[in-house]
Amino acid sequence: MVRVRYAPSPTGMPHVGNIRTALFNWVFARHHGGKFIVRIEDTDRARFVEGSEQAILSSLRWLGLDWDEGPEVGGPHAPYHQSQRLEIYHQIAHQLVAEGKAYKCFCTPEELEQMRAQQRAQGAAATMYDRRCRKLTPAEVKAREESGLPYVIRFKMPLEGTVEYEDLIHGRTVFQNKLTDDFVMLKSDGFPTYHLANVVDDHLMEITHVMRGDEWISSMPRHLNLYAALGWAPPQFAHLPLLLGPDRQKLSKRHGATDMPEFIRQGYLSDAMFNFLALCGWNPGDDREILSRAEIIELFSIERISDNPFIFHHDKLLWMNGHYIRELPKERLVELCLPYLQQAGLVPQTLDEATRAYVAQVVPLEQEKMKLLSDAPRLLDFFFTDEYPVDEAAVRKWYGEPHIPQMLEELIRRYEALEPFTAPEIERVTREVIAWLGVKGGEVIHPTRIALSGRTTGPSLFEMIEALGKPRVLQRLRNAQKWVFRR
RNA sequence: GGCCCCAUGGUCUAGCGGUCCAGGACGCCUGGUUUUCAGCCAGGAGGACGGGGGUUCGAAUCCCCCUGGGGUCACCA
Repeated sequence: MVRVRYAPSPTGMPHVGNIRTALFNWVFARHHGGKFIVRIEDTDRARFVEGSEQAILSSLRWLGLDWDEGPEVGGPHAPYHQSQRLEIYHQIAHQLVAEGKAYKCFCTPEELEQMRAQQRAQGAAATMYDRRCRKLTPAEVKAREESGLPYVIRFKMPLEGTVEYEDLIHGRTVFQNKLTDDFVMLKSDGFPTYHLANVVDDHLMEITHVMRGDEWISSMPRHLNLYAALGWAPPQFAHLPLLLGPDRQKLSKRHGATDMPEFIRQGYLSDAMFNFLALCGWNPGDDREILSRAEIIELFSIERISDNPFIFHHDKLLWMNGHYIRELPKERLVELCLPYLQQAGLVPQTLDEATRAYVAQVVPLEQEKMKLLSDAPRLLDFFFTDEYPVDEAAVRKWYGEPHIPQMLEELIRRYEALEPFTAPEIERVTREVIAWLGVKGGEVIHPTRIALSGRTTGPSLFEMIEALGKPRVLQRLRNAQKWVFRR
C-alpha cells in the first residue's frame, strides 16, 4: 500500500512550489490507490504564522487534493500536528541519548555564532559544529544540567564512512558522513527539528515514499543515519526539481504571484492550475499538455519526472488558463465571474432576476478574450456603468469624419424604431445605414463601438448592442452627438 | 569555498545508440477568417542538442574532464 504525505509548515502563505509537491504526492497516491496524508509540521514557533494552516488546507481543497488522513479528517496515526506529538520526539531523542547515539549540548546560540565566525575567519569551507559537547564527561553533563542550563539534543553523526540511497529521480547518491555535523534533533524549547520529527513521523505513519523538493537532498545523510540509528528501514525517496523564477533564482515574490491564495484571487481556474502544476517537472511522455485530473492520475509515474529545475513562466500558465476559461460552460463562467464584477462595484451584492439575467447575457460575450477571471471587470465595465474609460485617441480619430453626424442621427432614428431589438435586426438596420451613407462597414462600426463602449475593441458589435439594450444605446449615441458638436 | 544536484531553441519538454539534417507546446513574426480585439486555421523565424575528450561502424542519447547554473552548509523548514 502506497502511503505518501504532504508535510507543510504553517509559516506563511502556501507557495506554488510547495503546492506542486502536494499535488505530485496526491497524484501518486491516487494513481496507486494509496493514501495521501497531510501532516502539519508546526515545530517552529518563531516562524509560525496565524492563519497559514487554513490557507494551506483551503488551497489543497481548491485544487481538489483531498487527504485520507490529517487535520480535520483525523486518522489512525493522529494527531497530525507535530506540536501535539512532542512526547514522542522527546522519548525518542532521549532514548538515543541513553543509547549513546545522541548527546546533550549546552552551547548557547552566541557561542555557536562565535564558533562559526571564527571558522569563517579561518577560511573554513563550511561551518560545522565542532562537537565540543560531544566530548563532555557524564559528570560535566550532570553538573550543567543541575545548574539549570538549557540544552539541545544533538545526533552523533558517524565520524567516517558513507551513506547512500537510490533516489527514484536522481539515482544512486553517496555522501560522506564526516561532512555533516552533529545536527540538533531536539531544540532547547522541547520542540523537535525537522530532521527528527520528519523521520519519526514518516516511520510511525508508515510512509512508503517521500516526495519533496530537491533542496532536501543535502539533508539525506542526516535522515539516513537517523533511520539507521533508530533501526528503521527508510522509505523510498524522490526529490523533485525545484521551481525557479525566470532569472533562475529560487521562485519568490519579485517574480510575480507565488502563493496559491494570490493565484486564486487573480482568477486562475482550479483545473488549469492543476494541469499546469502537474506539468511542472512531469510530462506524460507524448505531446499532450491539456490533461484532465483523471488523465494525469492515470498517466502519472515517477519515472517521467524530470530531474532538471523548472523555470516558472507565468505566460504559459496564463495561456492555459485562457484555454480552460474558453472551455467553460457559459453558466459556470458567469458564476465564476460574478464575484469579480461585484468586487469591482459593477454589480450589486444582492441581485434581482433582471440583473442576474443581464450578467448571464453579457459575461459570455468576452469569454474567449479572458485569460483570468479577474479580467471580467475590465472587459465588461461599460455594460454596467457609464463611468468607463474612454479611448480619447480613438475618439479624435473617428469623430472628425464628415459622415459621423449623419451616421449618429440615422442610427438613433432606426434603432429607436427597431423592434425586436435583437442582434440580427440590429445588424440589418445598421447595414442599411452603411449602404445609405455609402461608406465602408468599418466606418460605421468602429465609431459606433466607440460611442457605445468608449473603445475600439470589444465583443461582436451587434450582440453588444442587443445586450446593452435600446435605452442605454440611444442614450450613448445621443451623448456622442454632443461630442461631435463640441468639436 | 566543501558537498550534492542539473545541463536539448527565450521558456517547458519529447528523445533513453541508428527511424533526428532533433518533434511538440508557450512566447514571437506572417498570412487567412472577421465589424474590432480575442479566438480559430495555416505558415515562419529561432537549437547542429554548453565546451572538450573518449567508447562505438554509428551519440543529443554511454563514460570522463571542463564550464555554467542551482541547492545546501541554523536550536528554519
